[in-house]
Amino acid sequence: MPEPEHPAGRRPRLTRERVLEEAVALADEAGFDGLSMRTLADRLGVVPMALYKHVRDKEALLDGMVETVLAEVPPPPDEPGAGWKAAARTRVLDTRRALQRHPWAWRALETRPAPTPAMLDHMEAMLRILRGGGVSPQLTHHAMHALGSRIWGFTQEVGASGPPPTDPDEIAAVMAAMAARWPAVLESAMSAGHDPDTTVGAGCDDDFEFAFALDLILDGTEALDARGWTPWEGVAAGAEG
Amino acid sequence: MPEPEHPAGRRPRLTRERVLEEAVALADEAGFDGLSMRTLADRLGVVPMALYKHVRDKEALLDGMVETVLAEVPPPPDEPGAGWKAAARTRVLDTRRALQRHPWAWRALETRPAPTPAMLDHMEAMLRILRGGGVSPQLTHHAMHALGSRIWGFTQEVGASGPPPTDPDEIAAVMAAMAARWPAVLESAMSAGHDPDTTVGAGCDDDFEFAFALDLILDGTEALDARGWTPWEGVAAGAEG
DNA sequence: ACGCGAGGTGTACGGCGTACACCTATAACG
DNA sequence: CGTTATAGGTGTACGCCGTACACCTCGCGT
Repeated sequence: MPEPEHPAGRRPRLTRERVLEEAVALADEAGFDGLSMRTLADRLGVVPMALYKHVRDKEALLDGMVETVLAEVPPPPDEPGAGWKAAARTRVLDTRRALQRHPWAWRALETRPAPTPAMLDHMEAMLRILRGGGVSPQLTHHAMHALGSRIWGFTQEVGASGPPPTDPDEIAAVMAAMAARWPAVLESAMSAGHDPDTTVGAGCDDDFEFAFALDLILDGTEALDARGWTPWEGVAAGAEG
Repeated sequence: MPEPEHPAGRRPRLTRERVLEEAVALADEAGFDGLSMRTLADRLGVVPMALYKHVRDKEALLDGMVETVLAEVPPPPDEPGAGWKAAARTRVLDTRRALQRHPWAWRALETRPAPTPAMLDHMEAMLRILRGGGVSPQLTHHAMHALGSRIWGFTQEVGASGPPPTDPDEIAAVMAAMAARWPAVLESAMSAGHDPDTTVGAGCDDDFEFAFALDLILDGTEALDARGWTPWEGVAAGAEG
């Protein structure tokens, strides 16, 4: 029965778009490590090797997935409104929001051995914000490096665990161990500072920390720009003069 | 031939220390992906399963390797010399030097799901530098976040490729493509700025960029500290006032 | 002298990415 | 309308990976 538009629909032909779409969905649900050529093929009702007709290999699949996610970032407005700093800030936070919808994305991004076209587009847009705002090429270059992974909207906290222990006894034990050997770590964990009535320890607001660091860099860059900083002043010229 | 004390010496008994030592050496030579339980066992002249008598699993092996590398970082002096900023700077750069000797280490660090004791020790030392210098608990907390992976001595450049193409034709082709679609990226690549007579494009000094970003954060934190900043001022209070 | 336990071995399983040969349904064309 | 080329899906297989589990074999304390 050659019924191409069967009610349930003859399984639609695979396309690169469908593959990427389902790969993103699968990674969203199963995490970065839950995504394999085999699980993806299963999800598409197809044999693993079928995927290779649409992506060269898994690396290319990841490239495409990054492309897909980056396409979700709203483009910067043509008209820079309130200066480059605000525009850059908005763009970074926009990117962060897109990446936060796909928690696996930073691992994909970090393992790209070379910038993909979508990544270059993304960088290009950010560079134009700075250069268009009159920041010198040199300072722009260094600022991009300083922003580093923040440009991409993520900061992987080294050693950030999953959910903290919920068992009160266990919490107490951990706290005791900390107090003995790592008192400063313990104090710092209790010193989120924003939102005073937050639950102790767990109350660290990632968005605040991200914005704080971002503003430190943007404000610092702005200050250097305002003073006409040049690299020849030496490395630590930031706030010394 | 049961020659127990063969001239070359009976293969010494495996110890956790020997396992970790050789694991580090292997990763140094073969890279992070070249390290597997099997290749490591080969190197030790032993069957893969023998390793499991000394490390619980591969995750624990990586924990131990991180421990080993972090032990190479010189401890901070008890006497803070020239203020917390200089001390923090020195410690970060010391850490960076240790990590640079083991290029695989950032991947191991980044994939630790929870901080290991050695990592907590490391953080503790840095926190004490700030707190000992009189920085408030809140600002210390945020500064630690802002320093982020820089505390650990690395900043993985997203999309940083290996060696750039050496074939002149290929270079020309890449440059042409960039000029057409990513002119700002191209300009930025040519604008390293430090060391004017560097080869175009390839002359970006990672150490300079690292130090630049580090100083941006440390100087910014210092300025906030000097003015008695508190989180209630709001996120972007950095340089607005 | 003996036995016991720490430490090294062998085999095996299930997962991964993917090379390669094969089949099949479609669409272009004489 | 029949033929045929081909894009796209299939099946099998290989060589890696981490590691569970049963086993053996020393060397040491008794």
